[in-house]
Amino acid sequence: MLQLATLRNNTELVKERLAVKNFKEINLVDDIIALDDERRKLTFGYDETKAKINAASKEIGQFMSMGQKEEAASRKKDVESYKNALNPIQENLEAVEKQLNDLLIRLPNLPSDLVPKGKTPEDNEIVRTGGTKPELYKGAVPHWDLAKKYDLIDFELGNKVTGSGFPFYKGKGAKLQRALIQYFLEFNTQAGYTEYMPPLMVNEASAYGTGQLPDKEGQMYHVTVDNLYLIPTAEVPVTNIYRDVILKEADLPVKLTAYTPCFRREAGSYGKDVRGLNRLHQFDKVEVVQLVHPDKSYETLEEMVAHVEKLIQTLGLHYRILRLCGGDMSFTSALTYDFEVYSAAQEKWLEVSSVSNFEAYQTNRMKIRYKDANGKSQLVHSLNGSSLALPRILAALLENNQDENGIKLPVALQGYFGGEMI
RNA sequence: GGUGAGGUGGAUGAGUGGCUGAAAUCAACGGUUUGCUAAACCGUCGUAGGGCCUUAAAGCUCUACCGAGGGUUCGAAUCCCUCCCUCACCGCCA
Repeated sequence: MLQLATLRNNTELVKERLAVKNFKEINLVDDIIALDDERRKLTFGYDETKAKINAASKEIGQFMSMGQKEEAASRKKDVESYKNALNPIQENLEAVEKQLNDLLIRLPNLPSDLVPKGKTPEDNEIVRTGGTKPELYKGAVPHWDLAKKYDLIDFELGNKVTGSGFPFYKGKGAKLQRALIQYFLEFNTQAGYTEYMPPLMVNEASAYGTGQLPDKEGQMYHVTVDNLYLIPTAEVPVTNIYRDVILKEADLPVKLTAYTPCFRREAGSYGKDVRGLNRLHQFDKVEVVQLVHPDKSYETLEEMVAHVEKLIQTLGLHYRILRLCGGDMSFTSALTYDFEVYSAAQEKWLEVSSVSNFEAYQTNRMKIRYKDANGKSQLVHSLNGSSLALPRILAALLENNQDENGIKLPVALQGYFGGEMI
């Protein structure tokens, strides 16, 4: 969530930035500041009254030990009247604090200056395009046909055993998944990321920390008997490792990577967009997360974009990088770059990575801080990105590299896969 | 899942109703000493939210926090209740 100090000190700027994100309830900003004024007033009253009670209690103890019962009894009466005054203040204060928090979490992160204005995906800015557009041979088919032809993925079997959106990978298909995961993790750890293998379910506090709750509750699978959520991305458990932690400045940057399956309910999706591997309820992804000094986060964002770009290049895919416009970026992000690869047989761009700087929006919720040179605690900035999401990469690899002899794998993968061709 | 013992600051650990926001030790940080390192010595050393003061920083002061939430009491780390977690043993088990 945004910091109160930001709202108070830069009120007009905050409103302008929120408008870029097409946020409708700009008046919330003023409401929040008014509530905070109220909170301060009540806090002042509460603290003063409580101080009187504490002082009187101390005196009572002294009177008692000296055997001055009457004085003690008289001070007890005072305490009683202080308490009568305190109760309504306390109730008000609790109500105001709750309300303040409820409003505060409804404000999205502020988009950075670099975010293009706009409302829909058409308004996203294409930063650059790379790789070469593949030329397909005449008999080229989409990946779902290739999956069947080479017996790589069984969608129907997934329907039978679980439901749609939960495919079985099989034979060389399964092996290729394993090779991709292994390759991506190697690529990340060699760039200095520490590998984790996190739990696949998280508690409420963690889901709240990264912003999945309370807004996107419907997007996660909820195990109600134990009140746990299946993770929609490794970002959730991995970023929460540092929840409520105060780091040393020398510990920064913290660089983390993890492979996990990801679970998404994606209610409301339909049609050709969900065909084959394009959109699944369970898919595999390797994620990278960084916690960095606030002065460095945009530099780090560029570094992460370059990292993901290099990885995609080694796979020989035709790709483009988009800078998301205000209307298309996520609630919690300040600046997001999406990576799309070209899926030649579908003739479609598929999103395979999303790299974002959240600045202090997530870390304010999670209280991830560092101690600066003056010994003061400051929020770190958090960033994350996919490096990479597997299904759509797989789709593009299969489609773009097919010919009459089979599917030729990029050199970078051959060692991990143990062969050149499918 | 059952029984028992516990959860105190970065770590160990003292603290069973007021003098405890918390001893002591270790770690960490700053300094003195010193060819270097080590040792010794001195000092600092939780977080958050208010108020005063200040251009600001600093400083002063108040409030809250000893797993979480409630309760008893003039007063709770300390007593009571609920929940969570850890450890030990038993049961079950990849």
